[in-house]
Amino acid sequence: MLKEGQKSASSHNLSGLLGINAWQIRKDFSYFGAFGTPGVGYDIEKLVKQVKKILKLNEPKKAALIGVGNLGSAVMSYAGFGIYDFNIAAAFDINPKKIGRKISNIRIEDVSNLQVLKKQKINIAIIAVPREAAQQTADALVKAGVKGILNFSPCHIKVPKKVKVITIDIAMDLARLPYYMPAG
Amino acid sequence: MLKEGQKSASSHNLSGLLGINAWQIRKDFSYFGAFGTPGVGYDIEKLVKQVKKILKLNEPKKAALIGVGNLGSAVMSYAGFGIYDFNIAAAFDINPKKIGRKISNIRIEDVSNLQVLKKQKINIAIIAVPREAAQQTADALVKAGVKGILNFSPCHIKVPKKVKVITIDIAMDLARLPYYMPAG
DNA sequence: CTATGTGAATTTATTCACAGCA
DNA sequence: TGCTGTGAATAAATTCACATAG
Repeated sequence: MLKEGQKSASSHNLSGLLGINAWQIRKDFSYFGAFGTPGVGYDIEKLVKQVKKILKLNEPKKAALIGVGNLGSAVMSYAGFGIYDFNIAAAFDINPKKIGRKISNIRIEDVSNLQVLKKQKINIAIIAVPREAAQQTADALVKAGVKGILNFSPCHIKVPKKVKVITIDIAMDLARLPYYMPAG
Repeated sequence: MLKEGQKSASSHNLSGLLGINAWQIRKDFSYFGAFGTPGVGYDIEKLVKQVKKILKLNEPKKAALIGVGNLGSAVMSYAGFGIYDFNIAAAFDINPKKIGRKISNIRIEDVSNLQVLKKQKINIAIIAVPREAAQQTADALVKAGVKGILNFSPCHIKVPKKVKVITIDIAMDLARLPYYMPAG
């Protein structure tokens, strides 16, 4: 809406766009203060700024990718991170044939060098390694000072409480569909 | 655990493995009946069978992929669907250069031919097209009789109530991390 | 003795309904 | 008149605690 030059949006506008009830949107916003103007709606520019601040997205962030296989490569060239000011600034793999190659202008490093993340002040990582290697990769990331992990491996990963993991299990999400579908 | 030849598991075993409280696991199972043996735990083979039945995963399923770009190609060659007896049996794209090519032994078809899904009795689809094309792709899928959609486009998709959509927004999931991370 | 299954208690989330502001 | 913000009401999910079965 910002890009389309729109100035304000009501909770009902947002509702239609997001598939969330209008009262839910208002209630959620209200927990963080009052951003809107009664009778008008929400000033879009202001709203974006507020929400980014709440979600701690108010400054550019760098992330590292571990595992440059099919999925990792796709993630690397995915264009959608920019909207949240994210940038994949480092890539790692265990395969000697891949190390040294470039992908999206980033040199693929040896996964045993994860410690460089500390120097580069990258504290967010994306795990796109096989399931068997996921836990040990996470352990190494934690050692390297990473505080947030997006995990594409189909398994639960154990980390210290200070570290946040969000797991995306593609196959499981696909497998959730039949439950909601009519028999046949 | 089944593959490792284990026979039974307690809710505490599962808890450690899944990162879910033991009582939550027991309560969740109990909503669908009693599968366990007090003093012993759950018979793994039986449990898997029961859960697959509940989730309607007790027979092999075919899915179609729409959009064979970076992400689509990665999804196509992703090995993880087999565990749920899923098989990607058709692929579509809008790019004439891609149509006719093969990927994972599947011929890429023209997206304007989505109607063939009806004949092939495929009622689950994966959307991996750019955001701008997502809604129209979903509309075409619904027309072709699809009842379940896994949507990788970063947008909410409107479909009739009878159709289930699960959206995976990779960038949004990455962007959720900073909120939970310590300041710095 | 161990581990399930489940009522009851507690906590959390959603929905309603409307006062009040532009 | 239109839309926000929010207390109150309702609904849902989680957690506890323990009777009960192997």
